[in-house]
Amino acid sequence: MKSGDRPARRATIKEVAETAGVSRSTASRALTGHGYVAPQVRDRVRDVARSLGYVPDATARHLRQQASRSIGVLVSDLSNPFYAGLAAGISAQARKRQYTMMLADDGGSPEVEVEAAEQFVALRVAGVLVTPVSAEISTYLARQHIPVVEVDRRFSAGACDAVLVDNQTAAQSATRELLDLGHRRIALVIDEMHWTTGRDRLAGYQAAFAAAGVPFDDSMVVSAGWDVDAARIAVHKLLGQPRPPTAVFAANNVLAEAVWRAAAELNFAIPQRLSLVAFDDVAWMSLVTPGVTAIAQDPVALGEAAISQLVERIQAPLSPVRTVLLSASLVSRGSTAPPPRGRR
Amino acid sequence: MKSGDRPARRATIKEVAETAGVSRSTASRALTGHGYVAPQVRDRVRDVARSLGYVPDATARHLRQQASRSIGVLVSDLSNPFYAGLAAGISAQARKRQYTMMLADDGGSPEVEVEAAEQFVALRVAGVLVTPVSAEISTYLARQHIPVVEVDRRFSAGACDAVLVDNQTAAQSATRELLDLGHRRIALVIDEMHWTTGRDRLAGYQAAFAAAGVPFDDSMVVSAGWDVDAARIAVHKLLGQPRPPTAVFAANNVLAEAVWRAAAELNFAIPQRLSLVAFDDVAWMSLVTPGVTAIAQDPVALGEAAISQLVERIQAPLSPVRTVLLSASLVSRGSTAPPPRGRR
DNA sequence: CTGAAAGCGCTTACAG
DNA sequence: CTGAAAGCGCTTACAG
Repeated sequence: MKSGDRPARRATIKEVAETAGVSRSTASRALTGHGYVAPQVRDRVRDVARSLGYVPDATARHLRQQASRSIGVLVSDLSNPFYAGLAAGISAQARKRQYTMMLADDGGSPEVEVEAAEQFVALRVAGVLVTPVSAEISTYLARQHIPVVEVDRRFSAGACDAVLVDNQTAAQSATRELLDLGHRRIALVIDEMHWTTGRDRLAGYQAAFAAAGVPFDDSMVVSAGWDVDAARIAVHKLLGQPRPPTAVFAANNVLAEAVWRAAAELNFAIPQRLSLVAFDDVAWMSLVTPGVTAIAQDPVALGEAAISQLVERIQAPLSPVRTVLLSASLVSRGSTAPPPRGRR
Repeated sequence: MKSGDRPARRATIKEVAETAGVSRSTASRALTGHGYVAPQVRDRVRDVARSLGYVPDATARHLRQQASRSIGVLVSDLSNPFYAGLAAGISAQARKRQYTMMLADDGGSPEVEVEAAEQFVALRVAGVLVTPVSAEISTYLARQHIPVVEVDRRFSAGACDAVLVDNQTAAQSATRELLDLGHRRIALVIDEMHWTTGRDRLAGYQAAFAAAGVPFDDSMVVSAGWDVDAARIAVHKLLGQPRPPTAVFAANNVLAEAVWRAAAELNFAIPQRLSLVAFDDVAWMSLVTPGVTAIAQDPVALGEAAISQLVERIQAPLSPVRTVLLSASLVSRGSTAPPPRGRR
């Protein structure tokens, strides 16, 4: 070994102890700060550790302590700014609380989701945050005694903690905005209606009609799936009808993009010929002209609340199950207007 | 314990072995598939494991084997679609290769970056992927004998692997596009010029002027930092000059957003009064009108190449250092036009 | 083909 | 105040 070379293997506490002339027990106490060590010994051990570039093996520590400082995070699509923002919020808060984040993107697949959860179990994470795409995930993790918090969507109501957005209230206020402008043919473009997000947004939409005493038309609800291009085609069909809607409520940012593109392609000027409100405010909505009126969810705050709930759960496994509901507010821009004359 | 309840603690290989009536050694061999086990014994052990919901502790396994199956990933800003796409690509490829991803967002801070790297070392990851914000990170990891690949930016040329975009060539072609249209007062709005990304994009911009035999004007290069709002103010100043540029080359997606907003605020119609080309194509650029002509980097492919390089490095620690250069192509949309008459 | 033993790198009661 | 010993959950030469 040339001088200046580092040893090929990483220093262990054994080497630190030997170099400092103490036992591993003492070295451990000096390094962790738990238990008694003579001050001079402590300093000596720490100096040696520093000079050897010693970094304690967290996995060995966790194995011994039977407790880990990492959490698993499972989202549906990192390329979607909503999930990316969520991950950003979680990451920042995890760091503040000294947790490490294991992240997996399941691409919306239940199979991949379960696979990733198994990896998290194998790595003995302290807890898991998941935007679930199936009910299995939470029951599986619960059976493995891993604390889990469902985020954004809820599959196992009452069985585990959840941090959600108040989808129904927000959707109702967005729909009311359009009703108040005089729209009657208001389409809801939505991905699906079985998950809590879809179900509650639909419920809010319907509640707004009921509250306004306006009957509503089933054919105005179109289930457009998850793919932008497939959704664009569905919107083409919707706008191509003999009596197309005068307004559209797009239930998420991907669907809003599909509506935006389809409207441009079919020359439906927004807002003159078509009003648009989106659920989930993302960057492009304030860059286009007119800006898109949207419900802002604050994914970063959602992520922070989720971590906070998970940490509480880790610390108090038996405390009552909790659901946290975050409100979302409507950001008005220029994409809505009264319906064109004679078209309401 | 009520019947149907699971034991509070998770099953270990010891319990699997005892229940199956074999030794831990045999149980291990049966479960991992390494070493000889009688077929019937193997099946029995596996059945028991399944029925106990046994999930081997990966941390204990790695401790014993002195090898891990997780990689650390360190990016600058998950809320930026470029880094989010990068993380998405890495995540997908990591899964395919049976690696788990530990992700940290350093928010562009060198201190946080080093902190996160220390956590990765403590968790004994098999390797690290980083979009570096300082030179320390790679040398630190190298000293700890952790394979590292610098992604997107390079700080330690030649000292560790890197997977980069050919910034200079792409920037040159973008600038040439504007020169060919007849622009002479072409501003470069850039974050900084010390990192490889900034330096190479500047070099490409200058090379285009040189190749066209057009002298270029230092005052057209504005260093606008990382913040959208600060950048917007810088662009306000740029466009407010007596002889403002007729075209802007924005060196990343955040700066392009700043230019877009500033142009709207100052009524610089794009492309009639101001042409715009962006480095880094993100979603909003194809949604606005006119669409923004941009250099498409494909962050997902970048992430995939990075993982692939890291895995090779893990498998062959001593093979020669490699730099992978990905090309990026210009996507023409509607944001460029010849300069206004008499304004070139 | 199987099992006893050692050991990965830690921490922590416990004895002195 | 310190150190020897045990043990977290695994895997793997090695002896039989």
